[in-house]
Amino acid sequence: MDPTDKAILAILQRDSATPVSEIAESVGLSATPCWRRIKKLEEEGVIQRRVALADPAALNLSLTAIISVKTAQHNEAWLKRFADAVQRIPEIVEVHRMSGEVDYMLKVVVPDMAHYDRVYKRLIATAEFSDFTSTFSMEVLKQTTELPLDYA
Amino acid sequence: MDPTDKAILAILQRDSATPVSEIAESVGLSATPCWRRIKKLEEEGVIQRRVALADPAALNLSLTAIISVKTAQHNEAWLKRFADAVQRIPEIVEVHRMSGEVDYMLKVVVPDMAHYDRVYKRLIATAEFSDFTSTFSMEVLKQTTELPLDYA
DNA sequence: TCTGAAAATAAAGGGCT
DNA sequence: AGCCCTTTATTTTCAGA
Repeated sequence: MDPTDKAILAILQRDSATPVSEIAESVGLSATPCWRRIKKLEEEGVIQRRVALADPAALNLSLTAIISVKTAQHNEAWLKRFADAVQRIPEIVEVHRMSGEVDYMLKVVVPDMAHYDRVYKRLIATAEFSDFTSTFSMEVLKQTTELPLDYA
Repeated sequence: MDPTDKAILAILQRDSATPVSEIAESVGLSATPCWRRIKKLEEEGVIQRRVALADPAALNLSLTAIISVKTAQHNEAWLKRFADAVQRIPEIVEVHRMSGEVDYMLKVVVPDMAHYDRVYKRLIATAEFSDFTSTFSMEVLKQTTELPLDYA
């Protein structure tokens, strides 16, 4: 990717409220071409969206759980039920189908253990698991939406 | 939290580029009080920041690894080395200190296995681990920065 | 593709209910 | 708290090099 585009993207990944004029100055352009590059990045989908990041603690979401599960049945119907369920449960913020021992990993944010248990019950009510293990985050050392631009 | 503030936050979590006038209309306010509520949410830190989310695929970051590690030494010096290292490595996007069996879990985004291996080598060069296991995401079923507002 | 300026739109603030 | 109205800033478009 063009180095100027990368520089623009780096700024927007940190703070998408930065005025175009300020970004332009940073990357050594005037506002118009800088603005056009940003538009292009959005059209191409390199920039997917602009969002506000909320503070989990302020929203009473102090407990983060990482769940590893194995499915009881490897078939289409099970997957559909599972995929639909995780979409519908807002406390589930991330789900991956994994290689190796476990089939899926989930990240869940909730106020406390009692609420975690409710999400757990909701999950096992929807789809059958042959294994279900969870661990909890005691402390967040790093958490960022900034992706490395070195390979683009 | 005030229901109107929640409604505003819900919109901004989805799309922080939404004009204040439009948000105001959605929540049944005029622009000024809506704008003031947004400012307040920012000042209070409920809204931490506004960012642009980039497409990992477009940045050549197709491989996501979840790493579980155990530390060889439970002491201050080890932790400092480890914490510093993960901050410096941009491919590491998330790090938690965990309860239970493993000590830390990391999320890493890279172009491919070769690059994953470079991050691995960089990590083990910095701090000693008694255990280091990684699994890889085959497919992302859900991934969102939107936090549930039901508990706030 | 850039610059520079103009036009359109949105954000920020003042004064009042 | 909220609304209306004004000012300021920012975004977006346009003419020209």
